[in-house]
Amino acid sequence: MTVVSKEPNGSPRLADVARAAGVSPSTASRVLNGSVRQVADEYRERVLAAAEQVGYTTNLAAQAMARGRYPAVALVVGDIRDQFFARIAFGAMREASRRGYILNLLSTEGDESRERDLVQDLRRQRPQALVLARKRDTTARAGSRLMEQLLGFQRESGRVVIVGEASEPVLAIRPPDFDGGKALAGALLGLGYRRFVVFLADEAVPSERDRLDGFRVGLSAGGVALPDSHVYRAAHSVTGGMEAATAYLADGPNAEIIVSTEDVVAWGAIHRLRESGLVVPDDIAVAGYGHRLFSPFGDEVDWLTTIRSPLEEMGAAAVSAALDPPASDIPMPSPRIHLGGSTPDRTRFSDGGSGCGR
Amino acid sequence: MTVVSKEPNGSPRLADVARAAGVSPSTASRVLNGSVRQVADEYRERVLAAAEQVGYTTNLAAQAMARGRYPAVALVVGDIRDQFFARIAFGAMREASRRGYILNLLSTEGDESRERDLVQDLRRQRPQALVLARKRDTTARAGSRLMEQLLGFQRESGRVVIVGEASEPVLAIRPPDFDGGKALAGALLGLGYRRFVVFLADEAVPSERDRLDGFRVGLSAGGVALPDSHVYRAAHSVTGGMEAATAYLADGPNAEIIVSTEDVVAWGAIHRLRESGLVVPDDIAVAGYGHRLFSPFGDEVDWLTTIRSPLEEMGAAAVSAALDPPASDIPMPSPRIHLGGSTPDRTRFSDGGSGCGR
DNA sequence: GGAATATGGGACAGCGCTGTCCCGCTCCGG
DNA sequence: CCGGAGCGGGACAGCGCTGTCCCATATTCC
Repeated sequence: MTVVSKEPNGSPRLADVARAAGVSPSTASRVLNGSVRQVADEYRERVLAAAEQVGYTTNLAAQAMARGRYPAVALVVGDIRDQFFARIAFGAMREASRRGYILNLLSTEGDESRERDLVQDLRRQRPQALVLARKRDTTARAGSRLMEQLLGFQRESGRVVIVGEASEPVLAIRPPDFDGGKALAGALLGLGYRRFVVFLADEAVPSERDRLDGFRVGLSAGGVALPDSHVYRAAHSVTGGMEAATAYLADGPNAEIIVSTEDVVAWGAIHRLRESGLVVPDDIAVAGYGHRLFSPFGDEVDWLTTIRSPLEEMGAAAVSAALDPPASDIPMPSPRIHLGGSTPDRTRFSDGGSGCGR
Repeated sequence: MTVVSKEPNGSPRLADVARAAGVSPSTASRVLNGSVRQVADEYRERVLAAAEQVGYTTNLAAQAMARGRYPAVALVVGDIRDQFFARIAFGAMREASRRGYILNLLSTEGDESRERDLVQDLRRQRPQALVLARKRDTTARAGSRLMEQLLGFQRESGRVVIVGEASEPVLAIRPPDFDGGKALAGALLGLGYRRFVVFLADEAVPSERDRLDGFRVGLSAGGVALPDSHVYRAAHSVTGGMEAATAYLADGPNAEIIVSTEDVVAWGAIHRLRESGLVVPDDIAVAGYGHRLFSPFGDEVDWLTTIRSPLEEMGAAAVSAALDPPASDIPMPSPRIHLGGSTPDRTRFSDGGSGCGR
């Protein structure tokens, strides 16, 4: 076994492979890193064997410089610990990797005004595309400097796609929350519910309002109205759900079902209702929205009726759209309804909490 | 405004800045990208102004090649949607960014045998360090090829650190689960509890066993024994908690408190207990472990007594250790105990579910 | 059978940047 | 007033790779 020379940092170079295989670097490059050009089988095998033997891996930075592009897409999210962003990141990562791209993930760590700095930092890597995921439009906070950065990036490097709310003149992918709300209304009407109360989490977030709006439209399609007095504002947390439930109970319960725009809020509400002696879902049913309260392992929230937003799909779609500009609108899968024991069918003879607990 | 020439992909180059400033590329480089050398103020300002004017951003790939190193650290996690990994990634990202490094995140998407391929892919980027986060030792599944990759990386590029279980001969950072279990036992003994039942989630995961072992040790330090018959196996899910609670109830309740090695399991247990008519925590108290059931927003799990593993800190520590080899052991913050309404103080006159619901 | 064409290996410049080397200028001490 | 040291700008090679160009050989066609 011959001693091969190395990159300064230690990795064998293409030239080492070429020497070991007795071919030119050009040929080695064509075999190992792809090219239009053909290479005779004999040479090809020699190169592959040599590469294996010296343990060659392409130096991506060098390749990027020679080729003039770096096969990466950048993703800026809020807080990666938040399921909303995690699911988007998951889908984006999967799609990027499917296409042979690297996914560079950056987190604003909740401070949305950092978006601008992160984008500036990211540009140094010359990614092919840039995806920003947000829960609300941050233009006001991040200011016009962010816009400059985004436009600069689009001019020089690649496409920018925003998942969520954007006032910037870039492609935006919005979650189908209106549709989800509407679908949920239809499903619940189908189960026989007629008297609704809504717990609206975090009114400032457009998605939440969309869910409510869609829900209202879905209800009125079934001839049911939802007066404002039946909408309770809640903080976006378990505690928020508990508090809203307390307020609701104080008003004197008269609804058949509480529909929350967030699963966590629904969970808090259930908690509080049970504390007050009500049997959920027999005395009052509950539905949520999001299907992202728990970790992604299987059946955990089966019991709670909820809507699963296609967040992974949105992340993947954003990467796709950023890499090859869609000719027309981006088709987005509809939110999926999950019916669980928390909303028993009122059109049948109910056996109580069916599907609950086993 | 003069037309500046551009990189093929469009970004202005250092040479463009130099020309605009009327200096040499060397000088521009020294000003913009750092160097030991001094630059006279007049030149410095001219360069900075020119850079601003043409909108220069360093081409990281080119810089990496010239400098011989790429300022990145790679992180391989299981499923980023899992809070366990998300919190580690969060800490790692923050630490990397604090040090001016890029964090390249890859996910095995649950298929741990992919670790090997991912590591191979990552090596092409020539990161300075490599961090693998796992819940269990995957050597058996990923095989010796992974080990080869890791050792190859350590030989050629940088250090490898594993967060979690590792049989590879690399630095490993283990979560302080034993300590956490022990601390929890101490705290609960202090609150006056004496009759315990444990719900052990996912027995195959070493962390879970550590929690149990630590808990046992903590109990026996207080003179309390935990017979095996008081340990219920549970699937790691809400449903798993419900099922374990069902089994426990069938055995005839006699414990003062159920301690679960996972928050989700605790939550499922609470659910089931309440369904069966028991009042939690008056009839029976519940404690969990993990403090990572919900999203990271504030107070959401305040009610549930639990242990918060320092996962962010572990991620950060892994990056630190990977970048500058620690002289000695890595100090790891202790798990933090959070006491909530689910475990009222039995040594005082209790007012029932204090702290619960408001 | 000879010319035109196809095939595929190799030489080489250059991607954008930095570290080293060189050199001219200024400043200072003897 | 001269020599030496210090300061700081600029030239230049080269990081590892690829795309283009060149050319030798094989193949095809009239």
